[in-house]
Amino acid sequence: MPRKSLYDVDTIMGQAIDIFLEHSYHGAVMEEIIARTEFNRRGFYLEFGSKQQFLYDTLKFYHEHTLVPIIHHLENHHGIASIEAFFNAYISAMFGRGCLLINMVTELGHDDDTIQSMGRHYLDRLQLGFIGCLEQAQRQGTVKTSINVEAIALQLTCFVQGFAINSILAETKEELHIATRALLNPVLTQ
Amino acid sequence: MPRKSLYDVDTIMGQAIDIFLEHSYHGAVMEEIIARTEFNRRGFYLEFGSKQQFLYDTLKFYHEHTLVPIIHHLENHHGIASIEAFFNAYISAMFGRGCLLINMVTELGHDDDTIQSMGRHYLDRLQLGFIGCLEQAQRQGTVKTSINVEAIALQLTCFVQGFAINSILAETKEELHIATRALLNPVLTQ
DNA sequence: CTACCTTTAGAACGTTTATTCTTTAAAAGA
DNA sequence: TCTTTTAAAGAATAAACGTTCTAAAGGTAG
Repeated sequence: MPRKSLYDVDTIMGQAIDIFLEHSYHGAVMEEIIARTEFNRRGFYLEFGSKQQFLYDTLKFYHEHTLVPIIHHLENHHGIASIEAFFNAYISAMFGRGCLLINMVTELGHDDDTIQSMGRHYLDRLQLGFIGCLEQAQRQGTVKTSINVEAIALQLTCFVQGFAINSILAETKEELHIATRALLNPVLTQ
Repeated sequence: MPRKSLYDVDTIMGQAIDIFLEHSYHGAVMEEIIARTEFNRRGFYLEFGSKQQFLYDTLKFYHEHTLVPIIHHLENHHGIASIEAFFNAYISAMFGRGCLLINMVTELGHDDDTIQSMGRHYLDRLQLGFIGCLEQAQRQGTVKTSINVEAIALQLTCFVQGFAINSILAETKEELHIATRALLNPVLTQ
């Protein structure tokens, strides 16, 4: 029996997220990826085959372990409370770092169909999540029945991407929370 | 007297914007920059010294010739009409392309202080522009006096960045306009 | 303890990249 | 027209990069 490998893929994915967030895809060189993860070069290519495939797998991991749990707040069917919980979780996860998926869309989106389609699916899922919450909130009477649910959902989806950018540049978390409150107030009943 | 150079720097800056938008900074290689601009290699390095300096100059040009004219709408002091004009101009300029400054912030912002500070100044200027318009609109009676101007301005600033991202992924311009209308409606009187 | 197989570490390789250098030719003044 | 000066084109260079290869070490089963 051979020896077992020392590295843990999930741990490495987490480290990879940090590296790609800090330096972008092209700015993250193999030398640093090897140095900062528990990887050895051969293990890396045995496991992933290429840097590009490694990015895809990292993005998949990021989607499942970071974005999906945050989106799940929207799929709890608790109306406005779900939306508020979503934004709180989102701001905590993104502050000072930004969103890896959005960063890869801006860096590689024009050239890479795989990433473009990951970005589109993510936006669609957000949009549907917001629609579900808003309709639920209308039934609960916490949101005006007069609003155009799809338009507000579109607006919220857009807003989330703005947060991803501002998270990189904002000085404090507070300004992000203030913007969220300003966003939700007008749709609430009284 | 020597011959004169055939290239026009402003034309080249415009071409550079396209290239950096399509392929990001690291993805745009000198080979393509030389091929798609009217440059020759020697002229490039005589004029700019390095690819990095070329990016800085391109960003400065982009800021002055693309972003500032759009922001100027906010500095016309026509209240809500200025904000609407701003968003229309912004959507037209960004649709299908995204914003070069925002892209460079996501790609290089963590490593490059020059770009980070360009991004911060841009956000500050947007924020101030929105505040001015909203206060003007309140005086004109087109916006409720009850709103928190700074919070709404923060929200609008955030929204603009979301547009920059969605412009890369959105299928149609229309959804961006819909989101804008949903955004402005609640602050208007009646 | 030994033999085997795999991981590890890092040297090596071939590309690609930004930058510099060289050659050719064009424009302008004498 | 001839000389001078500099632009244009692209070959050359050196560094950086992604990927592959090599040798040594380490764990496991017999």
